[in-house]
Amino acid sequence: MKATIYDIAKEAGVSIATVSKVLNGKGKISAETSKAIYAIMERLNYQPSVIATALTGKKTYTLGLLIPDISNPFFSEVARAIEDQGEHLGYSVIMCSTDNKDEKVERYISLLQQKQVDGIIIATGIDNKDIVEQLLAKGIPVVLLARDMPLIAVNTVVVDDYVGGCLAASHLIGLGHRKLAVIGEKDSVRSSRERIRGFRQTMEDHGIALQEGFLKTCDYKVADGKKKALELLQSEDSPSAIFACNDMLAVGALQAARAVGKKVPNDLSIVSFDNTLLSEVADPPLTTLAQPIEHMGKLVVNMIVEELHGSNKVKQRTVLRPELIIRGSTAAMIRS
Amino acid sequence: MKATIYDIAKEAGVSIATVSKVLNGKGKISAETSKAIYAIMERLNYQPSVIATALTGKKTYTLGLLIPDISNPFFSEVARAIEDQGEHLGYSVIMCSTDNKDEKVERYISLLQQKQVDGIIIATGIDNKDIVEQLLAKGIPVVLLARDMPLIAVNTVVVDDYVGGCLAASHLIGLGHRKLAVIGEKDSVRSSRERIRGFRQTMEDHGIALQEGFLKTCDYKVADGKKKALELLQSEDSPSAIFACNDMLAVGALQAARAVGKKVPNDLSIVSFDNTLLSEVADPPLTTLAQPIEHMGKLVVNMIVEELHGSNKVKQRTVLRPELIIRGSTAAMIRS
DNA sequence: TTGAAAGCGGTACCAA
DNA sequence: TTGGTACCGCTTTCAA
Repeated sequence: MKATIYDIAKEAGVSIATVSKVLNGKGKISAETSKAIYAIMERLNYQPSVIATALTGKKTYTLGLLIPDISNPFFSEVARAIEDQGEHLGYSVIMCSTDNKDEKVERYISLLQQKQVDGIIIATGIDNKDIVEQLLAKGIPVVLLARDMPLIAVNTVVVDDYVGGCLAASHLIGLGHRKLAVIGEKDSVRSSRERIRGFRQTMEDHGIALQEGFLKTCDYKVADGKKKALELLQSEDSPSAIFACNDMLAVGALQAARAVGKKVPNDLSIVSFDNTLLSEVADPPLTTLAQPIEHMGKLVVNMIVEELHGSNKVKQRTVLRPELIIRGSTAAMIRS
Repeated sequence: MKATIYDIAKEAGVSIATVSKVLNGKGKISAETSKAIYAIMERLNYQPSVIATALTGKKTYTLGLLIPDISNPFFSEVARAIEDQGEHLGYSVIMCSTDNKDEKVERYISLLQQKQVDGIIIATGIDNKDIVEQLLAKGIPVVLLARDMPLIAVNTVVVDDYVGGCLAASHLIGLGHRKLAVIGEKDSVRSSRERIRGFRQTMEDHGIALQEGFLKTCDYKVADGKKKALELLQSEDSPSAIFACNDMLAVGALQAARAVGKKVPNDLSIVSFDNTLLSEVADPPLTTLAQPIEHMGKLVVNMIVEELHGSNKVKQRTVLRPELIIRGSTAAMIRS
């Protein structure tokens, strides 16, 4: 059987209260007692039960992480960053892949509450804002990551999607491209929407209009991107550059280009977003807007832990700047 | 404040014992009482505390998952499969990326025990077998996934790495290749070792010897694979085909081929292992030995849950057969 | 400096 | 069919 605080107390000839105190470094305990107790804990390989501790109203040192899909490279990289910082600060993380379904979100949130997680990191799309508000109302620390609900008073870490879109457009326009197309996620995904907005705005600032039919939206997977890119590339009047709103879509576009015999970047430039493993692995490697994934993970965990500690009462919204990483998928427009 | 069993009892004018019974469907409770209590639980939005329940010796409905790195596509896909089946059966999973370091493994395991997880799935390399044995000795359900420690009585799910290696070799030899090289993980990684053993054995069965210097081992990342592949391809006497022991290494090999101007599959065939997202995304898409990831996840969760229920006392070791998926990275040897 | 005892939110045994 | 109550392992007053 595992040793309990009672075993330690009995062995040391003291009360459990005393043991509890040395365990938490509280109250006044004589050096000898303390030392003796430590020795016994060591010898019995005592490990306090997080469960019992949590029941007395303390923390569980567990965080919930809601993401659309842990097998999506962007989110698995985010998860890793969060796990690392969590581990650093003593927290475990429970992963919850929601497939962006509100129904799964609700199930998971309810589960996390029953397990008394100390906080919840939400990096998944949520249609129903009530869900977040209810959490907040219950006083459960929540941080939004890569999702934005500006109207709600909740700590948030996002990358500046709008600026990312602008940078993508500038880059392509600077290379001489004028016929630009966009493949994004469906309109309900705010990050994608913002990227597109930035992209379009920058185009207009340069006096270029986003052509009718050159804006495609779909789900986030490779196959979706490929399908939409094919539509773009097979029309008689096809774009010379595509901005894909994430790496998976971009890879799909790459495949589409190959399928119709267009060479990237010579016949077609592609700019992507995320800078996951995929963008390095693709051929050619993707020019992409890098999200500072590691930093995001660190920040988001710090935020939630600070909120737990009760320090840092004011809600904040941190916006990180994406950085354009130029690789092989973009090239100057060849004048014909 | 969250409603507790006491609130429900008071509201219903019964004892907490009664409420507990209807909650667990135990004992004899009159239909009316039961109905009334359900109604009140509903109204008060009552959610039993997993923490409190766990403290009374019941389960936490939480599983620990030890993997080398959640951001590695193979493991993130495995994690997703495990999470899904876990959710299906009512279990959450805590992710633990170990980087294959025993020290991190031990820290995480100790943490998981303090949190009283119901079971631990180990899919990470462990040098020290004692770690697993200690767990077993404490009666904590453990299942090994994609790792093998045949001498220890522990439930295990593995893919038949040896056969995978054989299939890879057969495929290449069938295509007419004779100068075969291998890039694997370092020798301490059993799965890689077995794949290589199978590959080599099949070569020998065909009267081909694995040439000196044509076996390279390294870490598991893309850059490692690229480096080793470059060494192979830059020697004056270079192989016509490479068997890379996982998708990341294969992608590295692909990059190396490109770097030295060899076309895959015409100048060089590459067979990979895993069939993660990467193998579809690579250009050309990789011929690879598919691990039945989803099935593995399902199986491993079922096994551990069965062990929890006390059913299925006998330890079993399930070996899954990998399947050769032929894509674009392999082609018949061109006679010169 | 130490200890007794009342919780925390449930479960389960034994009575009623 | 219901209820009283002793736990589960730990924290935290309040006294001693």
